[in-house]
Amino acid sequence: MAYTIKDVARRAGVGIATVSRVLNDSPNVLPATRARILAIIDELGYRPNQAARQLVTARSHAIAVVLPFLTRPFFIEVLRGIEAVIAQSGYQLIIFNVETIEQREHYFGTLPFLGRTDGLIILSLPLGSIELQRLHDAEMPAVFIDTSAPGYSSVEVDNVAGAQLAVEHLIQRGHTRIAYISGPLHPTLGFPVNRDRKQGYELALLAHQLPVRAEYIRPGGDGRAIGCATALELLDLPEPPTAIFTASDEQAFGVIDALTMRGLVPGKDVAIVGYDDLELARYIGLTTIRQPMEQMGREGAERLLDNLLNGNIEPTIQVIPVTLIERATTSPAS
Amino acid sequence: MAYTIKDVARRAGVGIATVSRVLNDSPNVLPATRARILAIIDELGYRPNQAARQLVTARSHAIAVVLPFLTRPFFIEVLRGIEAVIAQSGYQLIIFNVETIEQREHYFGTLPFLGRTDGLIILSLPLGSIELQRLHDAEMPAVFIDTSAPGYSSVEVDNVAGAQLAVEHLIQRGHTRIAYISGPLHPTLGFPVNRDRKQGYELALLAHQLPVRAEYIRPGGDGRAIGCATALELLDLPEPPTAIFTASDEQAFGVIDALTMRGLVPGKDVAIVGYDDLELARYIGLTTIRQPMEQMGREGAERLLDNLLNGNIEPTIQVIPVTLIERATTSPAS
DNA sequence: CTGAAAGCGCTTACAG
DNA sequence: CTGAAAGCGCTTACAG
Repeated sequence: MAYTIKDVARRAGVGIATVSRVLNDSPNVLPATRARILAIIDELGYRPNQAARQLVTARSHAIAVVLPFLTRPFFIEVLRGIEAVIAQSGYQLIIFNVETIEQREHYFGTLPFLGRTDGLIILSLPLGSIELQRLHDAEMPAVFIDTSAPGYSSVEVDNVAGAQLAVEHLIQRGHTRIAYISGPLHPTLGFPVNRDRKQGYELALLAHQLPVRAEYIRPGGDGRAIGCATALELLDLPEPPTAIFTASDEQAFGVIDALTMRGLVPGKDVAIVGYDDLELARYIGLTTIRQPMEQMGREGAERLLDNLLNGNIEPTIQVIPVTLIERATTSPAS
Repeated sequence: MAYTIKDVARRAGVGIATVSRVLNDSPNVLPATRARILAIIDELGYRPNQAARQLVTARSHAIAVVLPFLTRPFFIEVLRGIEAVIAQSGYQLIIFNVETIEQREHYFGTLPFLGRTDGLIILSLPLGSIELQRLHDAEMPAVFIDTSAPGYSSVEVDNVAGAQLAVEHLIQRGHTRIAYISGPLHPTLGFPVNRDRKQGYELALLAHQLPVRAEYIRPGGDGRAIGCATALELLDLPEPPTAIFTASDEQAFGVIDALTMRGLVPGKDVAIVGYDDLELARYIGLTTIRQPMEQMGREGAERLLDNLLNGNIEPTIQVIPVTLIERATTSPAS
């Protein structure tokens, strides 16, 4: 049986209120009293019961993060940024991983973090208006990362501009037949970024009077294998593209696999631009759009803490710039 | 202001005890009463205060997992297995990421999960005897994955046997000059698996009357870049090895980088065996020892739930077998 | 089957 | 600077 505040008070010969004051760093305690109480706390190894504290303060000192596909590098990198900031703040981080539509519905339908966490970070997942209303009614501070919602702070990158950057780069390399392999566009588990990137792709083409060809736009799925399969389809087209822009590095790796299978050389026969700048992209020599993933996580977590700690509830929309990283898959020489 | 059990009781014209019984699925409630109360709970959107529940039941329905290096694929894969099982059980998962020795000391020194979680999963990190005693005194159910501790259940793979498997395979391919690139052997942040794998490496050599050469054993660090640098050192030896066994796939990828830099062909000029079987290993054609990472996470989580839900406190030591996956980096033809 | 009451372990005015 | 008391919102014997 663990010790309670009463045990400490009794041994120190004081009331529990005084022990509580010491616990909470209240200044109104005589140094001598404080020292005596601290000594007893230490001797007993006393720890305040968190549930009791939570009950009376109505604070859990925990933050929930809802994120999809825990194992995908992009989400993990963002999570790492979140974790670093949250851990340092003394808050604890509860994770809710979404891998299926059912889980998604469950989490946003029942809001299981309500009453267990002080705040919420939602990563990449878009909320429907009913879900958003429910979240709003629950009065839980929340921040969105890599997605956004009216009335809430968000941290995003400019995906339209990122895609434009990628496609402009290919156009400058002389390409006119440029394909786009998108991520999944599922209405609830699909991520809004894919729509924005498609828009950027189209805008760049239009800006250079290049046609937007339906057969060059492929709504693939996430992952390397699907990127490979989709690229093979594109290569089998009567008039195959000479450049492929993908919505993720993982898909781009798959495109490279496909080229290799066909005996084609990436960057020479077909140019490729990815999106994310995963660690592997550097090794493989993939030209890509770099998103500051860990930074996105950090900024989002800081926004939430700013709300929780400083009462700063004004929603802010932060857009972090992306950068084009040129590598071998769009090498000009070849 | 959120509703409380009193609000529900008042509107239903019952006592709060009856509402509590409905909340906790107690059978001793008249169906009609139950229906009326449920209707009001639904109408109000009432949710029981978790802190109050925790206080009186002394259960948090949360589990903490302490893991190192949140972004490394091995730990993420195990975490995913843990998360899947925990989420399904209705428990919440709190993560403590350890990236520095200071964080490690902090977590195992102050045990911040005490009183906030019902159980603990420790991944890959070895505990010192003082830390272990402290954990034991705290009476917190715990399970160790990819590491172990006396008095606690653990889920591990047989790392000695795994390394033997790898080295035997190289010996059968005719190699006699076989190097081993280990993971870091830091006493607290180093992982015990590296020691076991080194032992397996040595046992396999000895079993075939091959010498254990000190210059062939390299205590590298984790990660691809270090694997590459270490491999370059080995290749520069007066009598370089013809085969390299690494303690992780990531290091093996670095070895491949090194060979490529020297114009050598993996599997032809120098054979390589990794450890982990990451997704990328298949694409790169790396022969490796497969560890069932997600399964390890699942089994560990199930062990903990078995303790929490069924009161099964008998420590069990589970050793999951590993398998050799043959690929191009030890291809016999070349 | 149901309710009044005690109690979980804290924090926080209130009084001194 | 300190203590007694109220109260946070539940669960759980106890009595009926």
